[in-house]
Amino acid sequence: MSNQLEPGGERWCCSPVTGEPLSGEQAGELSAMFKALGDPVRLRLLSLVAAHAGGEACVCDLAGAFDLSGPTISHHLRVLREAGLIDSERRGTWIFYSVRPQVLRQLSAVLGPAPASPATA
Amino acid sequence: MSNQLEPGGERWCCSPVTGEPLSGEQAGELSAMFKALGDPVRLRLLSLVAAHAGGEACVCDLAGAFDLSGPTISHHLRVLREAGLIDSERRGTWIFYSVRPQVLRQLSAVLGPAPASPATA
DNA sequence: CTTTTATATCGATAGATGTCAAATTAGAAG
DNA sequence: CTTCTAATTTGACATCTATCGATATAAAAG
Repeated sequence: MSNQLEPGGERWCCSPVTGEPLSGEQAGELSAMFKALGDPVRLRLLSLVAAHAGGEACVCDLAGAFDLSGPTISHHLRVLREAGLIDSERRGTWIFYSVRPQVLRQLSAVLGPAPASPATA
Repeated sequence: MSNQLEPGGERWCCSPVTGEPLSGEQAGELSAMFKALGDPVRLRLLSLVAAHAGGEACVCDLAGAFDLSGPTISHHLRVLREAGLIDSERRGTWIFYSVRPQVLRQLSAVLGPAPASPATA
């Protein structure tokens, strides 16, 4: 997998989209993550997980917020996980999901203004 | 249109996705914008426009970066515009596109860490 | 008006996506 | 082993989307 994002390895930390043009490869990886956020159910799921006590939640904590079948919730969680936005961990009968804050910060930085606007002004 | 975002009207300025859960309405509006970013061609287009001299670019400045037909570029620019991420303005024969920095900052803030982390720590 | 250039719209099509019901896996408990 | 609960996987289907070629619109130029 090329979507590795090791601690501290902020690959686009200083080149927001407003700075210099994204390469095709960067655009491909980043757009895959934005695509995962591009569904109201998934965005709410991510938000619910992030805001849940302890920073993690099982499907039983999430499904009640939607008028959707279990498999559909499961599908959306899988999409978020495969995009690298959330992690999952089985504990007993339950499976707990948690966000990956680094990845979210990275996406935020890509859209945000240049970190310090050094000499551009 | 309910996607209005008047200058200064930062509707989600202080509630990133990691704070409290998004409402269904918020998730709907925000996910529509992320969806527009969820395509590599569109993300690169946005980046090219943002990074272009003067903060604006005509289609002729953009099309050369892709191996795609004119209508396809036009389609992606329309999606970005209808999502509220870019503006367009005709000047003579050309049509110039420019980003809407407020909207980008808003999306960045939604994904970013809490602005000041007041008493949560 | 006709031609040329720049861009958008239309119509069609192959492939992706969201959703559900049915079947399956995984662990806990009897 | 059987049963129950939590969650996923599979398979099907309707809708959406990215792409193209053909056509249309808009402005400038002759």
